Amino acid sequence: MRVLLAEDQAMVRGALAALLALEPDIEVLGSAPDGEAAWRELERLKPDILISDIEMPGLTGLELAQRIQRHELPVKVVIVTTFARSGYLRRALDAGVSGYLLKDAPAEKLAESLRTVHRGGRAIDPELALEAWTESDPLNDRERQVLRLAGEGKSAGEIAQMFNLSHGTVRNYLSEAIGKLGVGNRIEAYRLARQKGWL
Amino acid sequence: MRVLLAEDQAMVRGALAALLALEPDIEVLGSAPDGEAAWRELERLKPDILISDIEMPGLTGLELAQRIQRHELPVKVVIVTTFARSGYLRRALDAGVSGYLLKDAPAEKLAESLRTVHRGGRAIDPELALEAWTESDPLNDRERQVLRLAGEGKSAGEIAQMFNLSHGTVRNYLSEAIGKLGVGNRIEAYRLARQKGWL
DNA sequence: TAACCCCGGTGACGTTTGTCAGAAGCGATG
DNA sequence: CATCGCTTCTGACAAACGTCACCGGGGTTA
Repeated sequence: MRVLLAEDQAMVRGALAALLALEPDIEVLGSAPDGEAAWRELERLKPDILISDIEMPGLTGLELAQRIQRHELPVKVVIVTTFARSGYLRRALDAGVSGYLLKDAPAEKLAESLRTVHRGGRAIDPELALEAWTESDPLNDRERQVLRLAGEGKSAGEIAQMFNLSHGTVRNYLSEAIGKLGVGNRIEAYRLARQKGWL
Repeated sequence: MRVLLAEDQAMVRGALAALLALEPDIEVLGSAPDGEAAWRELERLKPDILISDIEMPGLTGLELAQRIQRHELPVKVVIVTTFARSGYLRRALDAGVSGYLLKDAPAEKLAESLRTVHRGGRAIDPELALEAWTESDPLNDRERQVLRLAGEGKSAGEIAQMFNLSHGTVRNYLSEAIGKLGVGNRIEAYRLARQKGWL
């Protein structure tokens, strides 16, 4: 089983490579520190499986998975991430990934899941899979955009300028988002949406 | 060289252990998923060096280092963390740690740093060390407490109740913090302070 | 064509936020 | 004792925020 590793933190990248190198049936062809580099390495090394983090500079793991799906590359994707966010899993599944593991899972789980995927199966964190079914993102595009900026401390006026909207409209969107998420203000709305992986 | 590993993410913990196991002069005695567990293992295993993450459930790596310092345990501490926050490094140094590495650093750096520390030296991320000298936390205790809650979406009134203050006083503290940090509102203040490791 | 929804905008209202100047209480320092 | 510094409080003001009801211009859809 020939694998490629995409992970931005060099130390974690090296450590995972060391971990996989212990398995006799797994060969680590190489590794990449971001999505773009991984994309190039995919062409060159033709691995069976790509193991990818999500949050990486430039191209994220989710975007990389989407690109692989569009180009119909013959490589399975296994996401390995810190984030137990149902929105992330949902997007990953839409992008056709074969696995979604949390870094909280025991180390042995990784090699095990790779074997499952290599046999044609799927390896999805079970708890998260459940949550992803029940909870879906209630926000529309505008609300998402506006909430993202509001969460960075931008005022309604500033956001309005960026999108060529009136500041009243921006406040309406924020009010909508706050209502949909059942919270009390923009900060809580931002935090909740972020935690769910909806931003 | 006998080391103990404290890191909450099981997969990363296992991977780091695999990485260190490759080094002939390093022996991984065990590992712990949080600060309290690490503290117990320290007593039992008497390692030369403790490798610890910072953000762990319950007792953090920084608190663990402080406790080790207070009890004058004969173990060197090396922090390995995601966070390039000068405030974290500062607190770590105050707690007498021998090393502070970022997970962004190459994997080889870890073993290398452990050897340096074992010889009695220090291994501190150089860029961060510089920043820690120049930038120091301008916030006082009240400002920190208040800002932390404000950043979670609490209103001035709610915060006031929690600390038995008037809501005007809370707003004054927030205004102070915003001014000291040179930003425009509580959200930006929270984000900046958090990024610097001052919360 | 009429009915409907979606997007964006308006205006008004009360609340919260951020700023500022000032002042009372209090322990420490001289 | 006087003075300083620190914490907390007050009141006032403008700005930003959150909510609501409502309006107008497209696009579907019936």
